[in-house]
Amino acid sequence: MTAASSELTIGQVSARTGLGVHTLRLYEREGLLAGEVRRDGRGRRVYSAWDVEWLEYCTRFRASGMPLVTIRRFAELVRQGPGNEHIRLGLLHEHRDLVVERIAELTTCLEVIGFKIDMYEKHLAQDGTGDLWSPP
Amino acid sequence: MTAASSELTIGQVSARTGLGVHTLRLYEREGLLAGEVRRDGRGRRVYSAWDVEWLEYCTRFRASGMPLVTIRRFAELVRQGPGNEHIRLGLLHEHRDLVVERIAELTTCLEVIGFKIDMYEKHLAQDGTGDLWSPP
DNA sequence: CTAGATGCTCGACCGAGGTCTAGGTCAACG
DNA sequence: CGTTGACCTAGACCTCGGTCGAGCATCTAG
Repeated sequence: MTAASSELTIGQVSARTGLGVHTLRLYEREGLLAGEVRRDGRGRRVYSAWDVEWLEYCTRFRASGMPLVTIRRFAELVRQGPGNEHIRLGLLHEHRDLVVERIAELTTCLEVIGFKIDMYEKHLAQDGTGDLWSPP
Repeated sequence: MTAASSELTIGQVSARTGLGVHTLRLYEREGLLAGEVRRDGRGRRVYSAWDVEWLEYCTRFRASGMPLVTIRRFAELVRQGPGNEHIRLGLLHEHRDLVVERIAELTTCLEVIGFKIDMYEKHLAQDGTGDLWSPP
């Protein structure tokens, strides 16, 4: 058992983030990582707890539909260090707006689907004729 | 001006659904259309109002993340005619559950993003040191 | 008659985001 | 000592859902 903290291999990070080593390397190649990933004597990646935290935010960004290229822009800003916080904030705001919009869209879809479900349920309940889909 | 109803060309359907003629042909090839698309004397597709309604549902399904292959399964059931309504209903239920789940996921992401936004806003407000991202 | 829309088929191409393979290095275990 | 397992790189490959282009037919307007 190695020191369970702060000096992680790619495998450990994969286990913690659920991201898969291939994906982690891809993310690094694509510039999504805000901190430089160090290497040990043998050229192996060494991740810090900070990297893992960052990656956890990344997965949230991904899960909410942020494309890799946007995460990269964000990562670049963070890498540049203090002074551009208002830009980062703007980026986050933009993304939040998109997510809100997306939720609204899904909610609308949900209503439409629910409407159709109701139709089918009524149809099946009274085993009669409803205004449901049938090939014309 | 042709009869503005029920006998539509692919261009008109494209305009009504916002789907693009290439996409409409793709959908047909992929078996997403529940009604057979007829052809006129010259081999041109003829869509009915029913087809358009179906396509409108399809765009809702797509917008809520249903993959083409699932829409195809649904379309096949509809094409088979009455008798399988419970299967269709099951399919709709399943999809609705997925959408609900997706909304929940997005909502969680929204909270995380909001949390980070708060951090940046506080940081920028007091122009001091916050617990925000900076390369370690 | 000719040009411009609009339609057709078939097949290539694209971007996003992974995912996998081949071939190699290294350290530890039995 | 050999093998196992984790890691490395470079690059191929895959799915999904479109999107586009070439080459052709047909209708309509000027």
